Amino acid sequence: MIKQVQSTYNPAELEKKVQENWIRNNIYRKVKELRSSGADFYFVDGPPYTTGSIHLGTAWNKSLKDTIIRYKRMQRFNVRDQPGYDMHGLPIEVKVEQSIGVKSKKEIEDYGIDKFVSTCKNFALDFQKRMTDQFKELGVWMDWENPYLTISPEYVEAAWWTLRRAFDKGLLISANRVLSWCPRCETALAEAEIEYWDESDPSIYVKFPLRDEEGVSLLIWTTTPWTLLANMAVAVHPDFSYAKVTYSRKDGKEKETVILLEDLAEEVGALADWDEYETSELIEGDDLVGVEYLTPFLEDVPRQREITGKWAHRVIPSSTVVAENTGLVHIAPGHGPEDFEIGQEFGLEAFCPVDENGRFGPEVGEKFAGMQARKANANIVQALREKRLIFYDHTLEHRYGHCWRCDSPIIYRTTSQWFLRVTQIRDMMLEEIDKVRWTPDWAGSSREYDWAVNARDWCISRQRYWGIPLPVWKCQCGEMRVVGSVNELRGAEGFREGMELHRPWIDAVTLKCDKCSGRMKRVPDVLDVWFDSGVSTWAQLGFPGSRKELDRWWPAKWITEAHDQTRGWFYSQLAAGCIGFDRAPYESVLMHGWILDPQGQPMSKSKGNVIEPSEIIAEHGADALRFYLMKANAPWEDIAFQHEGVKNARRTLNVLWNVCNFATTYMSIDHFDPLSVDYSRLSSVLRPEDKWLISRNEKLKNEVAKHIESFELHKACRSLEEFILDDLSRWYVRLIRDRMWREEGDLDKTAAYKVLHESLLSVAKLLAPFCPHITEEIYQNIDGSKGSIHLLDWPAPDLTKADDRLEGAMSLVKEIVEIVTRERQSRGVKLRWPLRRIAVKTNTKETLDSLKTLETVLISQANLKGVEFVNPDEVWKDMILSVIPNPLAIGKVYRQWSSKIAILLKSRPAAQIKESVEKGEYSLGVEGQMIKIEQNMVSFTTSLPSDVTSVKFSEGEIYIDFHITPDIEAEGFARDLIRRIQQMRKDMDLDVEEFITAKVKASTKLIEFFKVWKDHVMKETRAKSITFTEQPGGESLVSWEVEGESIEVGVTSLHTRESIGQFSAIPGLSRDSALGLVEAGYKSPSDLKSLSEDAIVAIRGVSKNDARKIAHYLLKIGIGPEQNCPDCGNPVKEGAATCPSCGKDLVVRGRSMPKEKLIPYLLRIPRMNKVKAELLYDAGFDSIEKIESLSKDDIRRVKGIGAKTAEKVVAYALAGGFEDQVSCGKCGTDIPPDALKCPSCGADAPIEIVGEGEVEDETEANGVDDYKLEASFT
RNA sequence: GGGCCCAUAGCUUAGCCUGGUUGGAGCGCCCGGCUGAUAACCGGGAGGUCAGGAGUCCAAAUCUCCUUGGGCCCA
Repeated sequence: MIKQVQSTYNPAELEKKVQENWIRNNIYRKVKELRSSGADFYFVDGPPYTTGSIHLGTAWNKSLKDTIIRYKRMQRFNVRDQPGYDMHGLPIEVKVEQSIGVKSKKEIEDYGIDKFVSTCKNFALDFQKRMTDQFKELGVWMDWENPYLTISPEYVEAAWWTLRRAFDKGLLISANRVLSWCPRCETALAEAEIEYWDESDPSIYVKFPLRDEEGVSLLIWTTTPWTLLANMAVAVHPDFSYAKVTYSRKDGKEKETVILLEDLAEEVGALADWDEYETSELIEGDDLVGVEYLTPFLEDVPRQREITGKWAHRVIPSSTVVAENTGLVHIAPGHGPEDFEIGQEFGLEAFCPVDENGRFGPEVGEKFAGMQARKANANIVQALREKRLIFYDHTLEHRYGHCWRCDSPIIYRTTSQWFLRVTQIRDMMLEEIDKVRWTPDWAGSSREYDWAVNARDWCISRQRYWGIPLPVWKCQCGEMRVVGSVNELRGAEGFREGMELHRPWIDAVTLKCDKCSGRMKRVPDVLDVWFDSGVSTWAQLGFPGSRKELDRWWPAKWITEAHDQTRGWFYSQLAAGCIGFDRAPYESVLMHGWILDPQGQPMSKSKGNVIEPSEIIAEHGADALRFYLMKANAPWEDIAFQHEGVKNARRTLNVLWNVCNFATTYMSIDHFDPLSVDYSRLSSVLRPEDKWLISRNEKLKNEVAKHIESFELHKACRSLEEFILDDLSRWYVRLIRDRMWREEGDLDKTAAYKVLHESLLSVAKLLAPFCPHITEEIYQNIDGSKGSIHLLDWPAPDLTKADDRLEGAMSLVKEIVEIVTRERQSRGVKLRWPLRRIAVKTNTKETLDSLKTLETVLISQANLKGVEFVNPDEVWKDMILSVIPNPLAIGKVYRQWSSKIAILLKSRPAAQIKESVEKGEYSLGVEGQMIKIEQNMVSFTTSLPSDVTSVKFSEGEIYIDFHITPDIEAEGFARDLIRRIQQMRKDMDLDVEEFITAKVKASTKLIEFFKVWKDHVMKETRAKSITFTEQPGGESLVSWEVEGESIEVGVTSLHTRESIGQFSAIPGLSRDSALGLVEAGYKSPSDLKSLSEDAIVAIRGVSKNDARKIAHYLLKIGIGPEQNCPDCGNPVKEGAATCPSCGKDLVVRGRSMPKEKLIPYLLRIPRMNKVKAELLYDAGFDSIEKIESLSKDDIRRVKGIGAKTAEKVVAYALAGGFEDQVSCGKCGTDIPPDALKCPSCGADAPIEIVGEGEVEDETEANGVDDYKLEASFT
């Protein structure tokens, strides 16, 4: 059954209601149940990090996922939708540190690792709950009751299993490497954990004196002076050209000789402000290799003196050297990853004198020991200056890495860490990237590929607490075991079933060494948190605990995350998948963008430009937010978030809602049942516009599915939006309004209902994955049979119903309507005023024919009286053809007559001349002579008739006739009157079905117009009567200005609805009878007191049966014969003509009156006599109201009444004759308009009837005044 | 410094792959209309050196190169 929707779209209220209904009716579970037999679709949720609140990016991410999941479910897939949360790691540790007020690892250990880790867990669980609530608010449907958590024992076990696989394959190793290190967090950092921003550092050019050539130095450049303490070599590019350059001052006091890249000599000299330089020798890079130099801190750092090796403190070749700064690079293998690699190659020691806190150890000597490495820069530069080794120094702003959690600048240190040797499986990863379907494809082929190509071995160990413990147990004897499952720990010392697998509890578990029987202890490290999420595809399936689910679902069919996950989850899964299962764990990846602030900058708390999703949702609703995010851009592009965009999306949804409101209003009034009608029954009555909407709708189904399949969700949304706004709301609803308003039901109206209903239903379905709330509410109102829209199947398009020709024709109609509208506007002719006609001429016959099928649409939408179609090869018949005489040619033949001929020619019909001339010649008589006009003597032009404009359109030309005829003017004004009355109805807050009476005052011209259109006006405005009078009155009275004319309108509600309600008190009374009573002017049962049963039966619409019921009711409730005077309220006797108390005449205007009562009123009209009055009465004009509303023509139609009398009646009514007071001819007292006797002296109202009546001859044009009727009113 | 993506009206964007009438929309602005969907809706107008430069071509928003600016990822 169709239910009328709420009249306004209130997203907050609607979404709350819908979500509550989902819960109450268990809809989510029902959907899963319904689809459980469908094909499996393994979706994997990239677990968001539990920070506590979601940001817009997360909202977008989850909305995308939800949309695809819902779509897949409508496609009958059985979608696995377990949400995940990433809960370990430094961010939470840092938060907990802040909350308990500790700053270092030592303080954490003093506080107690158990307490610390427990707090971390509580934080994470709390955040998880909060985020879940926010996701639910967005309308995201995932299995919130059963999320996968990276901190659960099963999850930890899955990570262990994977590491065990790596170990078995030789991919898990422990090694000394140079790594980024956070001196505050005292842990190694992965590349993914470093954030770069500008930092100010010393930039120094340092001289490394050659051992064997006095006065000559290698010139190196560095921004990390502190690493010079660990300098081991200097690298040059073997293919570059270097030079020995001597810089000098003009005064000759100073000079320096250094070796640097030849091309940079000038630049470097200018930098250090030397006056002159001279190149004394060119040296190829190759030739510098092996040259020995004195490392700057040889004296200060004891270890430097102990360094040995073939390449120690010598120049070495490296192709990584670039031609910048000096072209020579200082190498400290202990403090730089590339340096380390070069060091490995040349057997250089990775000397790393910096401890985990970033401080120099004793090995650097007294001078620097204990200093923070980066803070020692100034001291080191000073020391170099003292050694006179500084060539030039300044300060430089450059990008520098920082810890992602505490923002400390990182340093590079050499430590022993655990690595996944992903470099060993790089080829496999690259192949797998190629096999995956990436959207857009460059996300894989370029970005992920690029990252994997450059990937280094992955350091997965962290020297922290809150993480998956590294499952490595080591014995003092050197034996090592990697545990791949909890099962392997059973029976171990310290193990308890169901124990916490986190630190510190797991640390208490020791294993027995197989080799030496000693105790194996766990390596204290935890895993890099980025590794956690890498195993999610099998961890959430309970693998390795059980294999069943893995076999059923794995690998993931589809995942989606933002582009930063190239190095994150896309990669961690790829690596983990290749380790665990020798393949990528996903088949299709959609890489989406970021939400930036309105200026295009990333949102961040520090910038203070964060926009909260909850605020947007509170204002515009989750549906609007989702719709905006989906349609704003292609998913893979960033969105600069715009509030206006959300507002706009909401507006679109609002329009959809309004269409639905419109549809359900009428459908529910008419009890339209969509199920009882099907298209096969309607096919013969469908109008072209119906078929057009069906065509558009079927195409839409096709398009939306196509776009979703290719993840072009923006296109899907834009297609939907266009359909809703342009096709449905702005066009189809406009076209069918007239049909909807029709009171009687017929197939034509039913067809419109059916088509509108069908397309609303299918739009709701297509939009359901994007906007799950509003579509649900719409569905509940227009159908609801299946319990929820989300239980429905995706609508399959039926393209046999698509009709391109019809669509093309319709868009031409739209174009023409727009042109006409535009032309109206420029001429100030409003749409309410019909145009006489337009003529349409097209370029092809086909176009013309297809336009003809839409003629009625064109006429109604452009508001025309008619359309003329002109064939492509024809000239519009009303074009004015004129002849242009050619005086030269005429003059040659008929010299003296030529000017006369010209004048004569112009006076003849041009078409005739043309026709004749084309056949041969045209004959013309001039002064008795026959003149022959030949073709060369005339030419022709066509021009537009006056008031006609021609405009070109894409398929031809149209002629618009703006000529206003009186008929058009009348219709225009009538429409204006309708519109004013409708406005007043609205202002009076009247029900759509309510009846009214209207009184109108306007100029005589307008009144004549209105009378022509009276029936139409009454019908349109549900007026029971319209009276034209000088003194309009009513419940509402408004003066309008229309086209310079003033119109005064009084509207009175008949309170039908209310009154019908009143009559429902009468037992068994039918609605029709009640309506009859109301329409006769009775408002409540007490109004009926004065009526006899016969009188009641006489009322139109009241059945005999009902009249008896009414009479019975009146008797029963004891309403006596008495009634109350409507004027003074005092009781009066039934049937009394006047009130005994106030003298008021009790005749109610508008109610039919007995003949003998009405006639005296009519006799007050000039030219009226008794006979004519009776004729009028007998013709059915039996009340004052009816008489007042008559037009001249109405009256003349009454046999026996002539034009003059008719005129007088109208004039009398118009002048307010029935309204105006008259003064008593005897005593001068005012007599009320509807009284017949003077209330003061009782004299008859001043009307003198001079003679008996005679019937006028109806053909009599100028009837003689047979009677003198005098009334003393003015 | 490298890889990828992006740049079209005040704002958000379509068109670019596959070069070819006057570069389409929406929001905002100005003007008007409509009024039984109405705290809606519709129409019109103004507003564009298609980031800048060079090239290819009969023809470039579209293809190529360079520059500038923005985003992501890396160094």
